[in-house]
Amino acid sequence: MAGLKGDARLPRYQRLAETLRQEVVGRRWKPGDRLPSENDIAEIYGVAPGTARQALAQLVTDGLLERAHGRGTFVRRPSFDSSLFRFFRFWGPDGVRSVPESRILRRVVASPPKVVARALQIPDDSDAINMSRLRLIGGAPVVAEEIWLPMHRLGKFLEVEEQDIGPLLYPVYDRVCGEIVARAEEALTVECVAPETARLLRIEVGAPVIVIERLARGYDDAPLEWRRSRGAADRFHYHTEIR
Amino acid sequence: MAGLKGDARLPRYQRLAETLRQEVVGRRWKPGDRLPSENDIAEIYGVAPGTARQALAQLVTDGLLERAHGRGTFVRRPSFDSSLFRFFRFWGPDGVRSVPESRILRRVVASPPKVVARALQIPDDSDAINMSRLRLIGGAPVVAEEIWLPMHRLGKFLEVEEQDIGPLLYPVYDRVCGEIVARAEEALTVECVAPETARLLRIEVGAPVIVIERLARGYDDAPLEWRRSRGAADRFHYHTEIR
DNA sequence: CTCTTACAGTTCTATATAGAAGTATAGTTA
DNA sequence: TAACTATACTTCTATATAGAACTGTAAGAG
Repeated sequence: MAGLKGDARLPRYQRLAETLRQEVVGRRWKPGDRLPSENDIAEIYGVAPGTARQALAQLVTDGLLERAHGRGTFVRRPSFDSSLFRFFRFWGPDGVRSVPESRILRRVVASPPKVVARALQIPDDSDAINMSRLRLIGGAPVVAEEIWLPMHRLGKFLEVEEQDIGPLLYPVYDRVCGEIVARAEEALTVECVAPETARLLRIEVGAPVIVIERLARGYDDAPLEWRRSRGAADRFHYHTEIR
Repeated sequence: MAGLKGDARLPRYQRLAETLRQEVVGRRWKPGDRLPSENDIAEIYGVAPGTARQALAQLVTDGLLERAHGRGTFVRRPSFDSSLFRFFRFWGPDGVRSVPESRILRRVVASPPKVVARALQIPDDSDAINMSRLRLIGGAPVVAEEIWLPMHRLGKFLEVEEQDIGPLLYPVYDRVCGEIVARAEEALTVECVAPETARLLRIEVGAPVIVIERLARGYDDAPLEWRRSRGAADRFHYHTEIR
């Protein structure tokens, strides 16, 4: 029987949930893996089946796990890389939604600005990977991106050949560096576009653009990527429900 | 013992949740009211306590109810009227967050545009209440609003004296018309501001503005209010977390 | 009057158990 | 081979029960 982590004054189902979360953080269970059955978990950790169930339910609402009736409980595969769709109307020449292609304009090692270093929780004067990308649909530029990665966790990303980098970066981080992006925070603002970006996006200087600053984190909450994306405001739309 | 609503093939806890929801929709239980205890509910509706508990938990995650350890279960009092704060940085002259004041510019009965009629689910040529408002902080205009209300549910709103209308409209709808706004959908876009609105907001013509279109609904999902708010984009900020 | 204590009522935690319902696989039958 | 059947395994639903933890109120002590 395995032990439960966390403060012993907390409810058992919370301690069990925390224990299971650590298994995922520690990569003993990886995205897509199936966990033991709820009865097995109950026995392994020495709790009642109902308690195990309660812990699993919490991890499902937290977005860490997925359950399927009759099939099992699985570590959820995070897949929000193309979350640009939540903010922009993109359609290809054929009118179909498609992931924008990617053209890498620059990939170097440099010292990040203070805000970025702060966000990535690295010293102000330390090095980081800096990348500039253009996202296109049917050859037309739609979003310009500036990306910063911390060396100590994603340093190997430099060794990847450019043709091996697809439009989605997070699978590359996983494959090459073993780092999984589990969640992210995004902040939206509006700017009047600077000349340099205007040229990239082929819009008029001073036209409004949406700026999305995203900080991506791993299962352990450590910052993995800082990203700033800019896209023409006239393609912006966002829909939400409140209660 | 009361009966459970809904399809008999559905799980009991779902049917119980639906039954309880109807009690709220039918205004038998109003916001702030305390429900019977979970044991009482179990007995009243003829289910096991655990099943009642499961139904209540669902309604809590749906945002309909609130539970407090040792105190009871309550109908949640929806209060998102000043959700403008989710999108704009507002601060008073004193630097403190405050609900913007309201100046009503117009309140008439008119025939709404097609989009609005569609959203409110009323015939294209029918009448509705139309209102134009300016929201200010410390006397400075920050948001311009255009509002449409369906006559058949909020007609009495016309009879309210203007000085009795505060900056928050939803409490007035409740007090005067007995209609409670339970949830809303919001859509955000960006525009270059038209001359008329620019003058109201005291910004340059053509400056970018955020446009928020909100459709507010009651517990029964019926549309209660359509609202379009415009505010200067340089005060816009939005923060969200994804996983 | 003020503070403490006891108590009733509530939600929350935890256990134990049984069967329904869905899924995948191995085996059987046509 | 193709379709069906049996079976084992999974999650899901439902019940029953006991006590912990928390809240508000009433009774009692000083």
